[in-house]
Amino acid sequence: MFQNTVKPCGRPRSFDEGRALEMATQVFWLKGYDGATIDDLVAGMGVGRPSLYAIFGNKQTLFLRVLQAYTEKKGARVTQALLSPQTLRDSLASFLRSAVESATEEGSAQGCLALCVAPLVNDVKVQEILQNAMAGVTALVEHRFRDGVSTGEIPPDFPVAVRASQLIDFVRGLTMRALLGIPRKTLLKDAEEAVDLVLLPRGGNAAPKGMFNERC
Amino acid sequence: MFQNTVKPCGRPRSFDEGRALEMATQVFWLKGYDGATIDDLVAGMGVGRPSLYAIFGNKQTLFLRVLQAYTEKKGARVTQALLSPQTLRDSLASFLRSAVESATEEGSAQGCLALCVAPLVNDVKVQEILQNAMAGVTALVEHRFRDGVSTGEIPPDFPVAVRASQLIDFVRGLTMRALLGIPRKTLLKDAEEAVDLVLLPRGGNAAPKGMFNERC
DNA sequence: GGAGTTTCTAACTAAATGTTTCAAAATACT
DNA sequence: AGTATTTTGAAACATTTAGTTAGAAACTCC
Repeated sequence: MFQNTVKPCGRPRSFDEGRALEMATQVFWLKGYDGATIDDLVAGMGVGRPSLYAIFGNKQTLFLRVLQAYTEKKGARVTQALLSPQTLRDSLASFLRSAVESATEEGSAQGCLALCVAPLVNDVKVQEILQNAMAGVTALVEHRFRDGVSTGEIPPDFPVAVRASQLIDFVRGLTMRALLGIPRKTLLKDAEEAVDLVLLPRGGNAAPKGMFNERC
Repeated sequence: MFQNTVKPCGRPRSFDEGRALEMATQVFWLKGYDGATIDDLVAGMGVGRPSLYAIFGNKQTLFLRVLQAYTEKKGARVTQALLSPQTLRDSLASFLRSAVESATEEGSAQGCLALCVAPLVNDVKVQEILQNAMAGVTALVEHRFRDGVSTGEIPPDFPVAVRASQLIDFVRGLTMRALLGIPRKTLLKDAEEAVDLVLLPRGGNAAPKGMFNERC
C-alpha cells in the first residue's frame, strides 16, 4: 500500500496550473460565468478539454477555484497597499488607488470578477468566498484605523467600524462604475476625495482643527 | 393611404404588455441575462413564444426594454423620495432608505437588475441606458443639494457635485451588499450613517456648529 | 527497449438554447 | 355568414453547449 506512493511519471503537462487559473480568471471576468464557454476557457487557458475536467472538475468548480484565487490575490494586494509603513492618509489613498487601478486595468477585464457571479449568486460556496473576502478587507481597514487611533493620526472617538464599512461600500461603487466604462482618471479623483470624506474630523469633534489634515 | 389607418381587429392579446415586461424584469433579475432562458421568460411572462418574438424582437431587445423600463421606474421612485417637500436630511435619508428597501425586497430579486448585465456590459445600448440612469440620479441629488444650499440647510461652500457623486457610489456599494445577502436591517443602519457622513459640516467650515444638524 | 503512467488531440454525445414555421383560433368589419 | 387581420399553441429548426471517450503521444523507471 505504501510502496504505491511513488512519484507520478507519465507525460508532463504542457501548461502551468497556476497560470491556467489566471487565464481562466480573465476569461470568466471578460465574458461572465455563463458567457464563458468551455471552448473559450480551453482556448484561453491553453489546456486541453480533458485536462480541464481532470484537473478542475467542471465549469462550476473551476470558477470556484478562480474566485478563491482571485480574492486571495486581491486580499494580498490590499494588505500590501494598506499596511505598508506610511501615514494613515497615505495608506487609505494607496488602498483606494490600488482598487481603482485594478478595476480599470488596460488589456484586462474591467470592474471586478465578483460582478460576474449573478448566475451563481445563490451558490452557498460563492457567497461564502465573497462574504469572507469582504469581511477580510473591512477588518483590515478597521485594523488600520485602530492603528491610526493609537498613533494619534485620528482622534480616539473615531468611529472605526462605521468608517471602514463606509469606505468599502464606496470602493464597491467605484468598481461598478469602472465596469460601466467610467475612465480611470475620474475614478482616481473621486477616490482621493473619498479619503478626505472618511478621514477628516467632524465639526463636533473635540480634536483641534488642522491637526489631522493640512487641508482642514 | 390614410383610409388604411383603421384600428386593427384580429385576435385579442391574452396578456398585458406592461405586466409582461414587469414579469420579465423579475426573471432576468433573478436568473441573470444568460441564466434566463426563453422558456423561463415565456413561463414567467405568461406569453407564448411567438408572441414574445413578435412583440419584443428577441432576447436582447427584450432585455433592453426591460432595462429601460426598470431604470425609468427607479428614476421615478428616486425623484419622489428625493424631491418630496421635506428637509434635506430627510430627503437623503428617504432616498437611501428607498434604495435599500428596493434592493432587499422580499419575494423579489435582490440587489439591482443592473448587476445582471455582465454578459452585455459591452453593448453600447446597455451602457447608454445605465450611464443615463446614473447621471440622472446624480443630477437629481445635486439638484437637491443646491436647493439645500439656497434654503440654508447646508453651507454655501458645500461641495455639491463631489458629495452627490459620493452618495451615489455609496448606494452602489449598499446594493452590491444586498445582492450578497446582507440583511436589510444592516444596510438601513449603514444608510443612515451615510447621511451623516455626507451631510455634516466639516471641522474647517465657517458655518456655526449645530446649525445644520442637531447631533453635531 | 519495454512496462507503466499520465497527458494530449480529436471526435463524439446528449441535452439545451434562441429562433422560426404553420395551422388553428379569436376578433372586427362588410 | 364571410373575409381580413392578428394572436396563439405546438412542434420543429439549426446551433451551441457542457461533458465524455478512444486512442495516440510523451515521459520515467526498470
